[in-house]
Amino acid sequence: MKEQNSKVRVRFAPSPTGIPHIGNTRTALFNYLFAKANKGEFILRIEDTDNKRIVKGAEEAIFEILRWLGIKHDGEVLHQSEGLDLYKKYAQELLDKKIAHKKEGAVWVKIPEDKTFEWTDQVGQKKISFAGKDVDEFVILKSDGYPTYHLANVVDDYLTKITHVIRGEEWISSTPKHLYLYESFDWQPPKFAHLSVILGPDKTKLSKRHGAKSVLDYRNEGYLQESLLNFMALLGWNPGGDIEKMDFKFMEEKFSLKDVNTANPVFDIKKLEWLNGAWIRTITDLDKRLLDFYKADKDVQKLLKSSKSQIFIKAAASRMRTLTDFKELISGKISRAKTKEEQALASKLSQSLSRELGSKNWDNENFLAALKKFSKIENIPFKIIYFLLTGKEHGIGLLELNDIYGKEFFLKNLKS
RNA sequence: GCCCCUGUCGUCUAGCGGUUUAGGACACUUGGUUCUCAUCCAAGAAACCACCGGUUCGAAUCCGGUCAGGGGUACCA
Repeated sequence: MKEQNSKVRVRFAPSPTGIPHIGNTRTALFNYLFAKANKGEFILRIEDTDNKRIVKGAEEAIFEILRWLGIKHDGEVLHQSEGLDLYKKYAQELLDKKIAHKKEGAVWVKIPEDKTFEWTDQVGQKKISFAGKDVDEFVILKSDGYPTYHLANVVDDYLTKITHVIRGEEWISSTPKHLYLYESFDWQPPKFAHLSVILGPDKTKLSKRHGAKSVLDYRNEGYLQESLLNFMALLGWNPGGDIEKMDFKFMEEKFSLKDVNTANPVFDIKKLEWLNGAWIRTITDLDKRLLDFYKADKDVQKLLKSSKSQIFIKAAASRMRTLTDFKELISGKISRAKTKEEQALASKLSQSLSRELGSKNWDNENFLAALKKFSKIENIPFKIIYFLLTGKEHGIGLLELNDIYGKEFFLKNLKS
């Protein structure tokens, strides 16, 4: 309600135990957007307190995802593994206060049974409360000297003056533990906002089973930053009204936790595909995106750098849902062989074209006129003519192909 | 089992006690534009607002219960 006096500071605190999937990345996005919308700061903290589960390369992947999406953090990246003494100090403080106790080499905390912890969650503006008796005894400092999430998180959030903790719903039941720690240290707790979890088509938590991919995977499949950002934002947030397609800037201005939904959304790849197609048709530097996307593909590179590239790109844009579609669209490869009947028709077309265009320029106007004439006289639908000329059932327009390849391309296809 | 959260078209959602015969988008169907396909445009189908009860002159909107789904229940985060 009244956090005007302190500058908003939020953090994204992933653990490097795997590559973040869409759900985790969306948590980063919401934190970032909240910071932007409130002119606050967004901190990145790596929670590497579980040695056994750290995955090599995960941290780099986290950086790469944020970098690629344009989610920039303020200040240095923090690593919890660098503050071990600090956590021990605070664990000792709790030990001294008789709030914590040692057991089997670890430091534990048990919330008094008669206590109740309540907070107003910023998502949904609802009160959530837990009775102390329902919260299990928990470890704050492991026997290997590393803190658990509960201790490290609370200490770091306090020390870095985090005002709002925006994290996944899976943390709701840990929140009373955190609240108890804040109380025991005599610290003012931040506000909490718990985001819904993203569900797979079978309505269970999005996971490896559904092929829960990371933003990096989608990038490799030809999705744009714009559409991924747009799509993730839409999964649980809506600025109100009928707006669907929105850019980063708009989100940064309009984001509010009040407009974040409480229910768990289902991930619908169809909508992402549509959004991606829409964004492909919107961006003005499609050529650069393609050049970057196909940087390892010699053939496509050559084509993109040719003088005809703009015609290609323009013709392909409305037919692409992902950047990967481009290669298929521009490929001169036929999709299937012609049948006997089709071969006969093709040679007929070939003769007709040479008769019609023999003395004329093979330009678009004459070419199209000749095709229309053939279609009318022979009563052949254009669908068939397209196939005869290109070897494909559908694709880039004949006139664009004529601009790019010229008549030899069609004559060759008619013969084969 | 226990604790917590959630429940509007297949999906994402608008809706915040009356202006709702519940709106938009994706997907789907049909028609138009068109050199195929796509784009674009138009139209259509699709939600007894999970269910039951209560409050109220009036409820998708407030309350209770039921059911269903999700999350948690580790010396993981």
